[in-house]
Amino acid sequence: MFASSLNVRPLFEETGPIREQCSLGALFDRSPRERVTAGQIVFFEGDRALHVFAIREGNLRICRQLHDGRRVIAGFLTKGDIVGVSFKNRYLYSAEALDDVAFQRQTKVAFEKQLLARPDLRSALLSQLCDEVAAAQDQMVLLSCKSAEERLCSFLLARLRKSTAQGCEPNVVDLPMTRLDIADYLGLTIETVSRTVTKLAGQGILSAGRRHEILVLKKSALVQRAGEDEADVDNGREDTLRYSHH
Amino acid sequence: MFASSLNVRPLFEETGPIREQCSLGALFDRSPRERVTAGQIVFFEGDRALHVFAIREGNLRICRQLHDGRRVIAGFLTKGDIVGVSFKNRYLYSAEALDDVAFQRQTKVAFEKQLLARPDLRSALLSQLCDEVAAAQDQMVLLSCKSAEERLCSFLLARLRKSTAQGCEPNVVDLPMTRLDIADYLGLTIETVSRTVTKLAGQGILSAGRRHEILVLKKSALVQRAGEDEADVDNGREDTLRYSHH
DNA sequence: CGAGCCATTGACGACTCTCAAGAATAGTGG
DNA sequence: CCACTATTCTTGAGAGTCGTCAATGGCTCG
Repeated sequence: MFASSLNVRPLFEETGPIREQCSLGALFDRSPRERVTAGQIVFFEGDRALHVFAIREGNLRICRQLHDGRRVIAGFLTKGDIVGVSFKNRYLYSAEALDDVAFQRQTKVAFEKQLLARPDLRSALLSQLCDEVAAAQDQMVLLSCKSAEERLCSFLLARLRKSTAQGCEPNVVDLPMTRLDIADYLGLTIETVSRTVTKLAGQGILSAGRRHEILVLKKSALVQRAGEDEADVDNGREDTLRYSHH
Repeated sequence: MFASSLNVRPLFEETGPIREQCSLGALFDRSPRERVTAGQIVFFEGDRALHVFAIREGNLRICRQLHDGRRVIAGFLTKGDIVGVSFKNRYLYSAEALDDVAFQRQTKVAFEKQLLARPDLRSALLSQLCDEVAAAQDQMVLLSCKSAEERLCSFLLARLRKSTAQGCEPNVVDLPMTRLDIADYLGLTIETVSRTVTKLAGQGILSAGRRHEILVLKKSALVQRAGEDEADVDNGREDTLRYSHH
């Protein structure tokens, strides 16, 4: 009934533990490559969580369903991400291919055994789990109190950071998912997503070229409309309730 | 800029690793008890994450702020919870007392050292982090696609489970937080929360007695309106893809 | 008893959803 | 290679839920 998964972020995104993430991925090197095509499902929400997966190519969506059919996309995965890590019995969500996907898998037991042997990897894992919590909470903020425009801008910025981090041309946002996927990720409808894109395009902030690509023309305007602390600055807040220890 | 915290659930809530949770709490037994009163803040979002805290009495809210003042409550803590676990430098959110709170603290380094010495505790920690991710994702589902009524019913049910698990009288929901806290937690306004409570009371589903207490009269109706898989039973979910509709 | 906070209730309006039709794209088969 | 279909996306009109603003009522505490 409960399962929890780990979504390792792209290697260069954080200032954090880059090496460890590489190591985690390396654990899968001996497994055979498997492939699925768009629409196929790697594992289902509720399935027994027997394997851990390392994505090598392509993109997936991570989704949960309410019994009445409503769908929530909890995130998107891509090359380098690891998914399925869990200390519960069942997967929390389904992982579905957005396009042609290649991945490697390991049984959970084997994965955990390797982890036991290498304490450095355990730290990497913990660190990644923390990142996952951080991402989930950012998403909660977005869903809790942002307008449609703010949500879309935040989403595009996050995507943009991802793309540029992976060395793609700057200002080009790759969107392997459909508008419906974006809508379900942002807690909006497909129509609202579409309208908002159109509106931003009309204001010269972006240009919607091909279906799965958006060109960002004014990043600063996007940042402004995202309503985030996009600065990511250390605003040196004072510690409170400080007390002296050793 | 990044920090991640751990929120250990009440001891009996899950079928999961009860023993480990006890052990984690036991790590704090030698620390002195500290106390804060309603409104005081244990640590701020953005503070350097130097300590880990074990709550011993009272209730706290966990919140994040957008620069323009909008607030999101990521969760509530109570007796037995542990907060502040992080493998990043800074706390992701503030922890503020809702009432009189007693807690114990440890430096993060000391906490991690103890963890190193006892591998069983590391598993407990991982398991708890997974729970945290699970909770965050449930909240994402709630915020993504539930109506005001569904949100409130889900919230009350979760609270009800918590109360009864702790051995309080069944059907009585304890609400140590204000309406504003509830609103910020559910992504609603205080007025909507109030109206929804009134509506449900008018339908005989609950009765709002004292300010910080709600009496549940028809739990089944609440479950129905929560729009969840409240069953919590392994209801042999189908492994099929359902169509989604907003 | 009054001040201040918190909660409730009402009227109104805005943002987004729903429903529906039409355009663009991709995929299929002749 | 081109028509034909299916899917996805865009655009429009109308409706509903929830947010905003404002006033009232009820607790708590000094």
